[in-house]
Amino acid sequence: MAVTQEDVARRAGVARKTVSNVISDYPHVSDRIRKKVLAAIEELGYQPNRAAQNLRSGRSGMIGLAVPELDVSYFAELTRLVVQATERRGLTVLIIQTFGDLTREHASLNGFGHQRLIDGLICSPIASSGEDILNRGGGFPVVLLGEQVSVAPDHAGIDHVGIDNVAAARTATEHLLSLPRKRVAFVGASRSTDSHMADLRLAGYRQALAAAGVPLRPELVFSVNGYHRRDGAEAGRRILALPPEERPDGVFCANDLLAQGLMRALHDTGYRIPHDVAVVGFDDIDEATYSIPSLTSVSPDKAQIAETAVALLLDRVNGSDEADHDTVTDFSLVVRESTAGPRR
Amino acid sequence: MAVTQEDVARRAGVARKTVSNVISDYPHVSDRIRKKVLAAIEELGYQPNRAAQNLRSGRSGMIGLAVPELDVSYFAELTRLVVQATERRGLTVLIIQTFGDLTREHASLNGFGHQRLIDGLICSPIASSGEDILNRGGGFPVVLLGEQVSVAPDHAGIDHVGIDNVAAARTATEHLLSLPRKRVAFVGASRSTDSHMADLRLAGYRQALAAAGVPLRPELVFSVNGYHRRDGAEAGRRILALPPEERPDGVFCANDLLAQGLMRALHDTGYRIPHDVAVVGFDDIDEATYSIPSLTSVSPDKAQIAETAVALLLDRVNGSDEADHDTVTDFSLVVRESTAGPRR
DNA sequence: GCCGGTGTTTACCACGTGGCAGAGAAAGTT
DNA sequence: AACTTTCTCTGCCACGTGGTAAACACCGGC
Repeated sequence: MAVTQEDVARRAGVARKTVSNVISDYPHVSDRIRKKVLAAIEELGYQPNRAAQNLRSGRSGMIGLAVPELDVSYFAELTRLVVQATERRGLTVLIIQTFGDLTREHASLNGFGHQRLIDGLICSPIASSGEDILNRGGGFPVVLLGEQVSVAPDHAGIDHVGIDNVAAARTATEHLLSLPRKRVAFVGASRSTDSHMADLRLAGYRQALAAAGVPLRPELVFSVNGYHRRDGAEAGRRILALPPEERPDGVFCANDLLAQGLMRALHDTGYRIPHDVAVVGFDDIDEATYSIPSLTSVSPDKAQIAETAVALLLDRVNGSDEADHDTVTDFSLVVRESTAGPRR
Repeated sequence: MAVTQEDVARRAGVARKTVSNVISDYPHVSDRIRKKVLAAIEELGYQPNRAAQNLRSGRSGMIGLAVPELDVSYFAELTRLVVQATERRGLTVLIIQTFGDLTREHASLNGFGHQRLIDGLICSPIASSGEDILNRGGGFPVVLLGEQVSVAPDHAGIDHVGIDNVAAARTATEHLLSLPRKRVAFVGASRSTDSHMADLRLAGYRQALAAAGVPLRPELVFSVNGYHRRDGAEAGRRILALPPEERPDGVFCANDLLAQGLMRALHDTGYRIPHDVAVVGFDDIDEATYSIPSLTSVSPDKAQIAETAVALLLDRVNGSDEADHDTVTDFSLVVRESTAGPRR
């Protein structure tokens, strides 16, 4: 069934190893032999056995990409970019969804209980702590995406790529305050698992309030169970349960999906956006451009994140760079309809 | 560095093969030895080498899932379900994005130029023809998702899972006609690549018109370059370029993203949905529930599709089922705001 | 005490490939 | 002409595992 180098060698009338040499572009092979071997490969339709290559070489040619969920558009968009950056370098990406589950994150950090499945991992951690990541057992390099996880001072061989979440959240909140809006809420504090991402964005929100001399009102910080549209809608309903005079006139959401769900819930009760409530999201997913109203959002440079992460990881995989990198990527605030103009 | 069965065996004072037996739950192993071996595994942190297992067993434990693009929400949602269904059976999914590119689809059908990378493939083809799929060289079973690709009569060892696209499109169009709407357009005919999916949905649209005795107006069939929001928005602008009396009062879009882009473009010019134009989408992605207005959509039973596809594929991988299956899964029409009520 | 049976452990081999170094031939040097 | 160097090609080995079957130990029965 399967054609091996042995079969090709027989067909071409050479040694099996010569076939291997042709394939791996070993320089000292005569043109005559090379042609014969290539012809035999063509005729027989030989394809290398990845498992054997992998076993022999110790490389799988795959890197892992662990993201929480692909149906969170931000990660889908980022995944696409990471895959493209990796393929450009001739490798394959094994995409793993962790669903924010600690067990699954550990599994990915430990190589899924298998050696040599992946040569390296790009991981966007949710539940894992710094220690979890340091204690990884996979034996392969790791690049962390997104929020900076506090690991040991020397990072211990782990790279990081992501934007400055605190600064970005501060920028978003300052934008709401400048419209001006008086009662600016934060939606997306973490309720169940402790999400470092949420902590950082909440910190930026607080910094902006403090800088503007606005007292933090705990009743305007809304926790969520997750970061999907339904969780945003649920937060919206909690906002509407407040007495009218206590409701916010501006909301900064920890991600765009929350914002979309929130806008939908507010819309159901006749609230106008941005007229009654201005909304800012985070991630700048494609939907933010096209939703009604379109959504003002913090836009991380996803292409830069993907490209940097892949480059750093492969440098480590190839052993060409041992230093620890902590790359801070760019972001911008894209202003759209959801924050256009002052209140009333 | 890497701990092998050999190391475990030395530690436990047994033969290497005994370690292998313990791991593969060979029944005739004494408790005393089993405990010793398991203890040694624990102490040394042994992890099986996947490449070696793969090489020896001829199984990779991975199946491929080839979808056009993960940032098309329908595929992201479907991917999640396929991954969950596969993991429940103890296997891993290698997710591949083909971007509707023929070369990439061929690569996936042929196992990416490598043997034994995947044990089977679930493929959602866009560009591939029936022959392309029949001439696959991967040597592993394939399950096709989505539109029925016309392959040879006996299917030649290929399963298919998907809804009846024609019937679903007819249902959607009939819904628009029943509101009633007089000028019902179709958005999503394929412009560049020939998309079988688009052909089928267009066919359903035509059937519904014919059944209602409504003549097909070619100027109400809009082609697109792709199936993203931007393509829907572009179609919307072409609709707005028509003289007002020629514009449709109902639009059936080939997928939800087109519908979202279309609604956005119409909204920009002050069109009210469903007041002026009723819109129906296809896929029932999460966004359809939360958008403003929420979107009436054909809802394929994605969980059923994923579950069936994985079950069929693994039956073939395990050799337990050789018959060709063509499973037609359920769909429903979920009516929401975008088609609520008659015109004007 | 020998024997078949059952339970437990082990030795050997093969999966397909790449690294290494050696064999043989051709070319260049003294 | 003999010797070195360079170029081609080849054979051997190991990667870590699971399948097959042989070896060994123990047990009960005649």
